[in-house]
Amino acid sequence: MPNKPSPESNSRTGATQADSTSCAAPDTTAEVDTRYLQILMGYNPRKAALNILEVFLERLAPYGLKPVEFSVMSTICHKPGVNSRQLCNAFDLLHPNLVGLIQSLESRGLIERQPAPHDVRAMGFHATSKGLELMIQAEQIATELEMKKIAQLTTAQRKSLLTLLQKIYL
Amino acid sequence: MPNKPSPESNSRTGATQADSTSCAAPDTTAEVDTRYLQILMGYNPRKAALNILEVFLERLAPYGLKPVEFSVMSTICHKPGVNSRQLCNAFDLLHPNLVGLIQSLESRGLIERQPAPHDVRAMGFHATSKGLELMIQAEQIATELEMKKIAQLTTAQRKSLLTLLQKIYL
DNA sequence: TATTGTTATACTCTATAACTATA
DNA sequence: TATAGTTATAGAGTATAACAATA
Repeated sequence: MPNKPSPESNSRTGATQADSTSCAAPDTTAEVDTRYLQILMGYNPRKAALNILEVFLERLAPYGLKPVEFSVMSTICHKPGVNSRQLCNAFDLLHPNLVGLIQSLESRGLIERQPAPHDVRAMGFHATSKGLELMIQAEQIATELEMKKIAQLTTAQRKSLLTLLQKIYL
Repeated sequence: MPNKPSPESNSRTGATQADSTSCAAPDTTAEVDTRYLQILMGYNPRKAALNILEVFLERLAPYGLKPVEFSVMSTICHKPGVNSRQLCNAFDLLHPNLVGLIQSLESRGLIERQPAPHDVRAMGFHATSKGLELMIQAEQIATELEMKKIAQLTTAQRKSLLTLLQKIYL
């Protein structure tokens, strides 16, 4: 439950007059205490994701791969022939927004589109050799930086974290 | 050059090469196996955050509060007199983007701006009684839905999850 | 000179409607 | 009728530059 930042505040939801006890001149340079928000599960995964994606973005910028592009490219490499609907389902994308992404990857020579054997409408995506080479490096970078990021965690803690997170959204 | 992205191309990153072994007619209706991405820490917090924020958004829509607005309102309630710089630091917002948010909350009668006692430039934000009443309900809703979301976790697991997440981004 | 708040603006991301061609 | 892909477009969210008033 949302609770109070200060010991003597009132009983309900923590929407209270806090911090007005000590000083006549409040320290406006101080960081805000957001502890009462840190108990919220939604707040923490978001902060963790933002923190990691920030590093991800700058480390993979030389490869011209944004996070979603990385995920899509990785999937195409690991599952040749995958189509757009599958990619949209896997990564919570909308079809119209995937189009430009695919066209971009194709124009960069990283993937090719081949009509599916059993359905002329569907196009299967395949990585080119250039795309594969890029992803081999990119996946290594991604793994390294995540390793570094979670270096403070033991193997057991890391496994535990993943298990707990997946319990929430699976 | 039209390449079969070869199964043996990637040995790293836990890339489990599945699926390309069995069928001549690939099942295009099947969900894509993204297990190889699930070892990445950045992927999981993002999915968890998206999943929780989705429910958050629809449950708090009747109160007209988006996730960031909720966080800002909550902070203003818990720390009366907080200024814009503190809010920006706390929630990774940029000043120009906070302006419209604050103006919106003010025009809805949820907060008031009062000049800070020791600095005429700075404006301290204070919740109105209407704003406080709204947040008492909103925080309760938020807590309930998060409780429901993590009901599968024991208290110990929940505490563990938060500790591990905060180790990553703190 | 540095800081607080603000406007204007642009760019990215996400969302909806509608069209085509195939099944 | 339903599905795969596409286009156009609108709306959030996020980013930088520049300015005024004050410290």
